[in-house]
Amino acid sequence: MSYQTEHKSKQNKPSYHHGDLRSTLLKAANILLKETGIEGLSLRKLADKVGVSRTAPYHHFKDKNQLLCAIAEQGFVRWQQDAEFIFNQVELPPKEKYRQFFHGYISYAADNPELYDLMFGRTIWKQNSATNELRDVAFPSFNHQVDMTKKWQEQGLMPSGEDTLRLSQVTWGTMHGIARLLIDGIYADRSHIDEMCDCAVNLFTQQIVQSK
Amino acid sequence: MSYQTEHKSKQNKPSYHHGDLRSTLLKAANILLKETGIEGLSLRKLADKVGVSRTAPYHHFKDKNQLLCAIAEQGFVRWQQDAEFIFNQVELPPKEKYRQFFHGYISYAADNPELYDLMFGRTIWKQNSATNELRDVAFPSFNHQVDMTKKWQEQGLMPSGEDTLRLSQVTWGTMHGIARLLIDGIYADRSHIDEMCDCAVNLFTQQIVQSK
DNA sequence: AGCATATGTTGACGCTGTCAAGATATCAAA
DNA sequence: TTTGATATCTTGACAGCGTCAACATATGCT
Repeated sequence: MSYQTEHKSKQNKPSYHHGDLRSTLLKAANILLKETGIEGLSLRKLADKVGVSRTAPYHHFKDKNQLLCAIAEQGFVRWQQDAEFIFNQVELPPKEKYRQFFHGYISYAADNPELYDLMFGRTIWKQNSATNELRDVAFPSFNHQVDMTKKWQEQGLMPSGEDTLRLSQVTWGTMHGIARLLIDGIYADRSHIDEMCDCAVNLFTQQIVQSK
Repeated sequence: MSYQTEHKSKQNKPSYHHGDLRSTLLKAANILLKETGIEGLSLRKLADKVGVSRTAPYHHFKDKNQLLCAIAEQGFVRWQQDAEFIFNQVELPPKEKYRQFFHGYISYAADNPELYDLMFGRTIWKQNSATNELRDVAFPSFNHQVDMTKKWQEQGLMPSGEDTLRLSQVTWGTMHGIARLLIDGIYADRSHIDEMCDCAVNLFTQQIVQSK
């Protein structure tokens, strides 16, 4: 089974031009990414799956890097949606909300390991090769988390003595670290991960003191 | 300037056999790794630097993977030495010792980013391709950290309510996460990193309550 | 209708890891 | 000392990769 559309024109005749190659490539790339990982994702295999020649993708992505950035971009958008869904659960007590956020982050990474590697891995960031489009999605995502941390401090959930930015960085760093240990195959066991998350949440949050 | 030894025999005549190729390769690989990163380290370039043919390394390492594992192995040994030096500073109060351990871990990663990537990155672990020799060095390194965590709990430095193993995993996860954010180029600024470390140490440690 | 532009194709280049086959040195046993 | 096994090193070859140049074809505007 192949991902290739037969890209026919409206009259159902096979057409020289694909018509929707860019989004078709992105879709196929996501599948190929899941199947074979970042290392296994090659432009040539991708073009083959889609049914175009090796160099056709170059008319839609300047680079392999630009393709990767576009995939990562989608990853950030989807995670942002997940996160906002959690943040918007009004009825939840703060600690439980933070707990869900923490577990949600790790779950997103665990469910999309290769995508997570693309979003936060050295492939893109180490070489400073992130496109502007990607930066415009990635940075606000972290800023949002800083805002939430500030709120949690004000609510007394997190220690107000620590600098908000540093605290955000550390809590994010912890989530990132656990996520990486998981997706890089250093901790295979998912149940351990859940307990680790709970342990971390305990360490970062404190009992909320009720003023009488 | 090249790394190639002229590998002459004792009589100083150039010899067909190198005589010490394995360790020469490892030494050159470490340099090449620092210079060009994991992505830039190719067996062919390596052989070229050392002055042998492309396939000569295959008589000393079955695989590129086996070479990478051997490099990572050395990395673990060196880190283990650093860590034990910190642990053995008898006069230090517990919190300061933990602080030094935390900063030491991050410094090691920052000073040897490509080596750290090899030691804890997906290149080796994700594919389950670690050699037995590597495992025999890597696993005790973490176990040692668990022992130290247990001690810190008993000393009242860290919360004794948490399971020791989970606590070790979370604190390690945090260090690993911060290290990765640093070496993957997501946080470029080293000074931020230092403040993040202090913040994390504060979160993980508590005032030691003196019994009177 | 004609021309610019977008999109797709084939050919080629240098890089990579790795296998096979042959050359040469070393070392142990006869 | 000679012989034969074994370790080590060499060249040749292959497939896969990203990407550039040159060419082909379709689309869309004037």
